[in-house]
Amino acid sequence: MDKAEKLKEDFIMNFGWAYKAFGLSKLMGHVVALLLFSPKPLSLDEITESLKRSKGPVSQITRRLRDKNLIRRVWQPTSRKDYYEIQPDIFENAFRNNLEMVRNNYKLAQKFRTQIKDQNVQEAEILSARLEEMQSFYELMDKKYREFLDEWDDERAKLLG
Amino acid sequence: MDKAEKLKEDFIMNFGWAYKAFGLSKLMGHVVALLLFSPKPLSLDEITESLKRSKGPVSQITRRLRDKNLIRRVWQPTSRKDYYEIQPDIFENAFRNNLEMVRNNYKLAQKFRTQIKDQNVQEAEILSARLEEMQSFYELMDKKYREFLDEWDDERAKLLG
DNA sequence: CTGAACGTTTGAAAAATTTCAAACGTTGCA
DNA sequence: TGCAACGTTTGAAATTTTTCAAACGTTCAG
Repeated sequence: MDKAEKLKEDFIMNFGWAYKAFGLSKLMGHVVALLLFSPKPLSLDEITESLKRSKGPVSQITRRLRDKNLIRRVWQPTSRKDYYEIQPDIFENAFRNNLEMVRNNYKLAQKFRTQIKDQNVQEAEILSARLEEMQSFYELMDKKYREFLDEWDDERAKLLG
Repeated sequence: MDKAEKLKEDFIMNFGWAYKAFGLSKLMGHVVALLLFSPKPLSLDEITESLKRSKGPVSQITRRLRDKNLIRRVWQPTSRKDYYEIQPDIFENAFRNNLEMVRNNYKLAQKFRTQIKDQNVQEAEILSARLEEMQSFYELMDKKYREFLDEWDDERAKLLG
């Protein structure tokens, strides 16, 4: 294996690890990294071969990744096989998936806040303050996130010419 | 159990689940949620009791959470026990931990890019383009992140009066 | 010094997740 | 039709992660 190959493999491994922080499993991370650095779409078989896994898990993983809008299926005219490539807006989507969970949490917190206001007067003040902080945090995050997406659209348009 | 209690428990469970997306284990998520909604610092024993876990895992979890700067230890003058509370800047820190991994990945990608430029001419162009996109993405993200932290500082100051 | 109250470490058990090989269903080609 | 090339499902095996109880070391009060 030459040096570039080695580095690529390193990258794929590292990516798999890092993307656990985005709610992906290691194998999901590997598939994403592999596709990210493939100049062309890869078939299921090519993926299983590269990653040295059997078809079962890879099939499931590709489906989950599609559900999350991180990769997509494309058809090649010559072949009956499914081919996969990175979703063009993968980065945004990874971000978006996270944000959804954060929002969920936020809603739950809000619900809790109104509940506790009526009942447990003693603890309510401190809790309420903390929930308010949480709420502000998520709102700001949301705002910044939207700004980010807008700017990223521009940036991307520039890159693609 | 009254309604507010029930809701709180829901919240703690949900939080534990959601925070897997931030690289935390379920129990870590629970501890964070518990402390987030406790009006006062909790001792290890109180945490183990609330979460119905034994001391071993909770002890390890609190240490890992401290390493990530999500909770901190405080001492109560009356007791020899360790007490834990949420780190005041927990939200920022959770974010920061993620970003570090992203940056790591980015560095690796960059390294790969320079390597491949010299060697494998055929694939180099497409890969290089993709890495450039990745680079731009992370740079913008980094910028937005810093803006966010600045604004959040202001916001927080306002909230605390 | 001694004992009790702690948090931490540890090795094994339990639980959850990942993985595989094989069976299966579908599709299109001969 | 029948067969071959696929992707998917499935139940069991392997691996990893989580958990516990017990042993341990430290600290402090008496």
